[in-house]
Amino acid sequence: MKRDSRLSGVLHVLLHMAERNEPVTSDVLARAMDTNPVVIRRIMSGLRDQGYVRSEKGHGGGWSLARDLAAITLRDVYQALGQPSLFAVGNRTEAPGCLVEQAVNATLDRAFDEAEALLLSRLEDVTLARLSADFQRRLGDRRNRHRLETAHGS
Amino acid sequence: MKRDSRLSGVLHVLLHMAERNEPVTSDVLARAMDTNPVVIRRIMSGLRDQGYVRSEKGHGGGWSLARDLAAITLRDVYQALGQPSLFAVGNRTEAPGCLVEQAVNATLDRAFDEAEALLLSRLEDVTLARLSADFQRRLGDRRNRHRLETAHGS
DNA sequence: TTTCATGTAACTATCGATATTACATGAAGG
DNA sequence: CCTTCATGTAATATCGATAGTTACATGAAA
Repeated sequence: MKRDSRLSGVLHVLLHMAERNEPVTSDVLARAMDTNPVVIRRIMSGLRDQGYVRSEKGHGGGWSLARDLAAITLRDVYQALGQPSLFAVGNRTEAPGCLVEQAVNATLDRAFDEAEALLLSRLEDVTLARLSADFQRRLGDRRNRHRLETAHGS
Repeated sequence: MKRDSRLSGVLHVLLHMAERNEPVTSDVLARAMDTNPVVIRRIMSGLRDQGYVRSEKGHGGGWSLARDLAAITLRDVYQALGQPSLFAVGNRTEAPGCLVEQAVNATLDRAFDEAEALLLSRLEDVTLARLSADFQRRLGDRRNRHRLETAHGS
């Protein structure tokens, strides 16, 4: 089953937006996410409605962050996307008449509910600021590796 | 995103098979799961290969359980289905060159891995025997409710 | 040797999600 | 103003994954 990559993609573009100080157009973001500008607008509209980003029309327009990175958790972003269903596996029918199926559903539902609660709490623990810091650390690591390799090479 | 209901469906038919003492044909199972006999055979083939069920050809043939209900966990069934991916949400790309995306993926992967581990351990805790007992309890409940209602009505 | 059932390959249909097109709205530049 | 650039959004097209179907082979029982 194909996975919904909007969460991953949106986090990606949000962090890229944070690196810039000016609005970024849907066109630029679309290229970064390898998709269509209209798709970007559709996805970002939820974030705008929740007040996480701003959009401006006309010259110099585009998307920009409306809040501090530390004030946005991954769970916020997930919710702003409309809380797409997290699981690729589910019950055949809701509210079946068959008692066998009711028993099956009850057990599966409990297991999935627990997993969902854990997942959401993990997403809540992480802010965009932390993701950004993680990115900066990786950037430093790469630079160090590069310096060492260059020193070896010379 | 549409959910894969094979796990739910297979558990359903396995419990129905347990209620009978004779082989059940793919045709009958297909009607119970509201699908096609060929689909049943496809799905059950994994369970057969793992030794959980048997299939016989010819007159009086069909599917029957090869093990005790207490010896089959929901995780066993999940694995026999080929461990379909549990989550409907995932990373846009694996092994991206972009460091921003690497940071995003690393964080999401950790959260999803934890949730998956929890979910699998819950599935491992439940045997088909326990599901069957749950079903029997529901059957008793329904009978009791029905008796009470009948008494009220007369 | 006929009937019934599974095994499996190949093909088709369906359906949801993404991509695209088209046009409206509105802001900034000249 | 009016042209350009950008978003907003509805309508439509395209694509891919999965279930469903058809067809035929295998093999067991009557």
